Amino acid sequence: MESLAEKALFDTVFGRLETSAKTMACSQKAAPGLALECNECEIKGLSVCDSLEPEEFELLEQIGRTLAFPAKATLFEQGRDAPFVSNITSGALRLSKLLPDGRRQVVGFALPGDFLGLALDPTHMFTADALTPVKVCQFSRLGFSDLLDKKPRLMRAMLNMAAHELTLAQDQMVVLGRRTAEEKIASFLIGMRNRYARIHGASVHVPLPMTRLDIGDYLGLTVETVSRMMTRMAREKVIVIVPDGVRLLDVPRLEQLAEM
Amino acid sequence: MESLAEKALFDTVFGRLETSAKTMACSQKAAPGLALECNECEIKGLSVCDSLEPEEFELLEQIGRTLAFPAKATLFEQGRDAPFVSNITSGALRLSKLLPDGRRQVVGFALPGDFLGLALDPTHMFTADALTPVKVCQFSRLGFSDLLDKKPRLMRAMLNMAAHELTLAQDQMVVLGRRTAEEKIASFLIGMRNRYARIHGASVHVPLPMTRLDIGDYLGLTVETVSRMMTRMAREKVIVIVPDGVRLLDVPRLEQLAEM
DNA sequence: CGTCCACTTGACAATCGTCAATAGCAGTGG
DNA sequence: CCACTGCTATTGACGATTGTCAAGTGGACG
Repeated sequence: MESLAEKALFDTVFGRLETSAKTMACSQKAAPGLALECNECEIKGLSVCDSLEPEEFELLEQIGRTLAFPAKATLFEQGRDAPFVSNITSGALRLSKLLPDGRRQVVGFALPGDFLGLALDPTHMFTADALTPVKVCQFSRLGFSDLLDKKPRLMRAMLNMAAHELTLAQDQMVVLGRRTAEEKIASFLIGMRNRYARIHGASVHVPLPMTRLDIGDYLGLTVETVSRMMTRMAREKVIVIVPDGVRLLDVPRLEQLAEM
Repeated sequence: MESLAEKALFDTVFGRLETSAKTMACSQKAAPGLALECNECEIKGLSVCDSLEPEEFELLEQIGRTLAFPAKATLFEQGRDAPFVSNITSGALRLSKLLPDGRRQVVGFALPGDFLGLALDPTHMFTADALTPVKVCQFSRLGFSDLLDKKPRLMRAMLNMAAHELTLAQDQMVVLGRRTAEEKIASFLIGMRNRYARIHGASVHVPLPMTRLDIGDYLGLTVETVSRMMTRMAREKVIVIVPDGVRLLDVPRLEQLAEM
């Protein structure tokens, strides 16, 4: 916060939101928000915001702020009101749906550049938990929705991103419905590698910030099966299990197992 | 076709498309296209087009036409170019993805009001086959894409529909990943009932234009398991199997099995 | 009437889940 | 410093849901 005038503007935009947010899971453990600096953004080129001209960033900066969450924080919960939408700038999240009897399905892992709240739904359709410390760029849902109507290119970027997510979701249906445990693991590892490649560049080292249980709940398997398959792949020299991730030794073999 | 002038316009818009379409699966068995009459549309209120004012329909009419396909026709195939997007006005389609080894995943069934090509991808991500005779309202993809940029409300409708599809896809992930065979069947039947309710009004009679194999490929099950589960539900008086569908006897029981 | 295809049913097999025990590791506090 | 706790991961034994294979029925259609 650099001047009184700027602070006043900031409070005007966020005052009420901060207050109402106090009762919500999303702010339980969040560090206080800071004003945006889109020109310094770490994920320029990956996010929907990139569809705006640099001179339009101030529109975003007026309705957005950055927030930081520690690992294990819950950003929001399935079924709760969704006053905000968020753009992830760093860290990793688990997005999951819970059945009444406790069974869980992880519907995705969100990485930098991913957008939470594409649907602009007034309530959250899944729970979002931080797997690592996370930074997000957060906007009031209604403010962002208004901005979409003023900036068709931003709306187009949202449509493209929603369509891309839909395509990924349909690919994941194939994995869940028609692949064996071994193929599921392979396609998960290849998928994670490809996603990190967009962010950090290609590498055979794939960080896995989620637990085996999370992976199982993503692939429709149990922890034990995930563990057994990964151990087997390591025994067969297809991967090496390292702290916090894996190293891919035989990428062609994995791609063959995962192929669509 | 009502006048020479109109015919000339029609040919201008579709001449090249018809020609190039001759080599494509989508026109193999299609009846010749007719100009649109949006005001007579059977699915007004259900489709994205409804976001336009009636006086804007002529814009759609200029770039669209209606087409009819017989049952079992392939509208388009996974991997092929996608020169058109389509709005379904009647009938039912199976949308499926094929693995190299022949395993198949049905990613959805399309009903009147559904839009094919939400992603505006230049190639098709899945195959679409007619389960019944089908009528669609078809637009050139690029023409439709241009129209989106001119009509933000239409783009907003597309975004909403894409977001809704994404939510459904995530719900289906839960079904595929974390539900038993019996629960899968129940949630499929309840889902179909709800979708028909939007179109024809609520009813305990649920038409099933797809085969047991299609249902299995949608739910990640084999034909045999689908058949066994449906027979069992019929034996337990939860449903009655009738020609071309089922009648739901114990909806509360089904909803309990299907509950999210 | 015969063929084809969808559906059903049964017997058996296997993948994957369940249950249980143990190891490893990080954080906590005496 | 080390015991203690709790969580994650691994591994084994066993079991069950679901898949595989096979046979047979019935309806649609030529």
